Amino acid sequence: MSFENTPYKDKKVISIGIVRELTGLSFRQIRYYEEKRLLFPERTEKGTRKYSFSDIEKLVEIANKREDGVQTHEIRTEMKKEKEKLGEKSVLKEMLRGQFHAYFKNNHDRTS
Amino acid sequence: MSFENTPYKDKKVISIGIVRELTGLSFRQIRYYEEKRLLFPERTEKGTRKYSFSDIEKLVEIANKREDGVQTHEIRTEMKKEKEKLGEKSVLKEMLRGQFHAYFKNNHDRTS
DNA sequence: CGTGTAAGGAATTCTGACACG
DNA sequence: CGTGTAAGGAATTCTGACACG
Repeated sequence: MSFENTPYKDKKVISIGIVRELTGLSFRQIRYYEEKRLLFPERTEKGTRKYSFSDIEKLVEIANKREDGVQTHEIRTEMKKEKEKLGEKSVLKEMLRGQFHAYFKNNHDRTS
Repeated sequence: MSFENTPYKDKKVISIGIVRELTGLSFRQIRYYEEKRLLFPERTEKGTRKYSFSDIEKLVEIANKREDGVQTHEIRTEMKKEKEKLGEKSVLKEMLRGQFHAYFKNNHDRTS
């Protein structure tokens, strides 16, 4: 019945007021972290910000680090590294998938 | 790293403007279907409606049925039946789970 | 029955700036 | 650096009603 393969978690559909409620942060903080490029909400045609659930999770993480005294710039650097690691993981996954495919292909060829 | 077991699909966080964009329906239609109790958005303290991704999927289904000339009341009846079926399914699942538990419990008792 | 629309008001969001530290 | 706040304006949403059919 579903017709779209949408990862709801990443769809940018939440306005800043709801984000404020969900994260407990102030409008000022939420916008400031965007200014410092820690997250990238989208905009409607008229310019109001739209966030995803992922953005909300990220904001909570940011808030935690800020409580530990970590500066926004450091947080940004950390997050970049995280992304790289995720990239590596994807590569590994792809390689493993290739291995499996090869394995099953061979197995099939031999046994049938 | 995740700390909440939230089914994003059912979280009511989307304002009516975004719903309008995502479904292609008019504000009037979206509110009317609520009036006819086909869906149940939540409200912020100040009264603005909040929808979930599930609501959006439901609205698309409603739109399709309306195009086929189905009246809102019939749609409502159909949806109730759907819910009942889902309820039955859950019951069956629970029963099956019980069966498995019993099976493994017995198996364990005998073999250890 | 289902939907459009104009009406008036209330709530939301935006930006740029000043403040403090 | 990170955050609060007052300011003015623009965009959003709400409700109840009249209209058409």
